[in-house]
Amino acid sequence: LPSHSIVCRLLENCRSICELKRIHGVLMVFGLSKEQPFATKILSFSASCISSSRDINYAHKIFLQVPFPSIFDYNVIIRGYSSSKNPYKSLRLFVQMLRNDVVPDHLTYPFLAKACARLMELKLGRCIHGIILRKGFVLDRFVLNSLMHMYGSCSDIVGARKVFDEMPARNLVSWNTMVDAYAKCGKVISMREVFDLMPERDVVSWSCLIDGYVKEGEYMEAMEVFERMIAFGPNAN
RNA sequence: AAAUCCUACCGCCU
Repeated sequence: LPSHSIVCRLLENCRSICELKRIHGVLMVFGLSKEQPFATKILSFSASCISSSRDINYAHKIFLQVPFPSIFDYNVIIRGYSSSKNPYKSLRLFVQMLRNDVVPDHLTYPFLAKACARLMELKLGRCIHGIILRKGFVLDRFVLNSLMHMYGSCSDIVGARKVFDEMPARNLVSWNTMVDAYAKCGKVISMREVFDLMPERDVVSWSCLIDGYVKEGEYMEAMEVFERMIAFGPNAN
């Protein structure tokens, strides 16, 4: 029988899905594939290599083999689906998780918000927002940023701005997400107002701004901004 | 056994 530490080392040093499948196969032969921490390690590795819909299917199959999935296992698979072709599955897994009395954490919600954003499902997004309020995750910047992004992606600029205004503390991503939300809906005046108020900027801030102008056909403005960024650097003010 | 968190574009995969 392979020793615990050797299997762990194999899984930790695993570099490709192909290699993972071989180790998984060996573990199955020994009846160890559902044992912890192996099952979770296999799952998280498979989910970290997701680059096509084949990979997410494989990760999901592994998830189904995990006997009593923990919050970590759920987060890993929910995250995988949130950026997949079928983000709706994230939401289904979330419901399943609640039914199994696994309590979502501050990492679960950004994945759910992302799923709603990609689906452009404003109603579901608002529902997730409601749950976040009830569960008291309103102080988490990552959670709030992901909600703002969801509203922006669902073309609810008022909703996005409300989250932004009511946030207890904002970081660079909060500002960038707000600029991007205005850019997406073509409100270049408001976009610029927010951009000009930013306490700091990075290359993402500038590219959201430029993108907003380009989408509205304001090419001269886009070029000017681009040249300013090149001349002074994206972090300058 | 402590791994999984937010924004633009690009790239990778289909």
